Amino acid sequence: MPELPDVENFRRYLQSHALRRRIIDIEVRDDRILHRITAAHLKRALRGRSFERARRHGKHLFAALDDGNWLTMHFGMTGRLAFFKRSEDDPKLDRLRFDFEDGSHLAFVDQRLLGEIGMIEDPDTFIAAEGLGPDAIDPKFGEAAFVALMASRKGQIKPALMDQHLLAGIGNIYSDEILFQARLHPAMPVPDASPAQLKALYRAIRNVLKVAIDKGAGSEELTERLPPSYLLRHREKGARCPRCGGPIATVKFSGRTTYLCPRCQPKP
DNA sequence: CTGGTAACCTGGCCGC
DNA sequence: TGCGGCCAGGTTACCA
Repeated sequence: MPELPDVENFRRYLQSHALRRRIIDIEVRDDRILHRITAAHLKRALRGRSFERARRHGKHLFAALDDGNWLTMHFGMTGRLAFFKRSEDDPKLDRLRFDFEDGSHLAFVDQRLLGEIGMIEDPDTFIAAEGLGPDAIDPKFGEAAFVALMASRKGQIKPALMDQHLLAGIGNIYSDEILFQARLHPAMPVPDASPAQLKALYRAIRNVLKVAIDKGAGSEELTERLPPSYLLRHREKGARCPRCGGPIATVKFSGRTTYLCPRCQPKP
């Protein structure tokens, strides 16, 4: 689930539920979720602290503590946050839980354990060290910057969109939606895209990600809230294209299932 | 540089 | 009811 829109909504969720509550304990229920930190170190760093604000870059979420350090979260394929007050509401696949002084809790839920939690001193340093590209909806990342970024790319368009080192935040699901909206075939070589197609692609990136955030990405109800014109609502076997009514095709693309409309997104 | 593949993991779902 | 097989929204090391 967690691509940029989902993580943005997790950020807002953390921001509205978990700020300025004093952390009294941390329960690490599976330490495979920890990244370059031990449970003991994490507890020492967090006990008595509180979250002050949250920011996001691509698929990474950063929570600032009141001592200036930051918690990093990456959600892998199945991660999410759950805030709750009654212990019986603790989700089944809770892997790590923050317990607040007022009796409420925030859980990091992650079925497949591909998510990661760590501690850093500064998000900008972390982003640079990881070599992440610009955030896909950063207001400062304009159309000209996008065109310049793609000018250096020789390969196919879908792997380019999903390359976090080029552009941060887009994964398998949203790259399909973006390419469908921009009417581009995922295997189109980037250098073959016309200036108009690149403009359309840039607009589709912004628009799709923002609509997904607005409609509640990260929650169960997202799909039904999206416009009927979205491919995401038809991401299943035997579906028809919402534009032309033709059959939706699936292709394996670098090991991942890709959905597309062969009529609306013709092979270049 | 690009892209395919396997590996890391668990669990839900489908079909027999 | 049980069980095998398949699939899943990410990342990365390694190999053509």
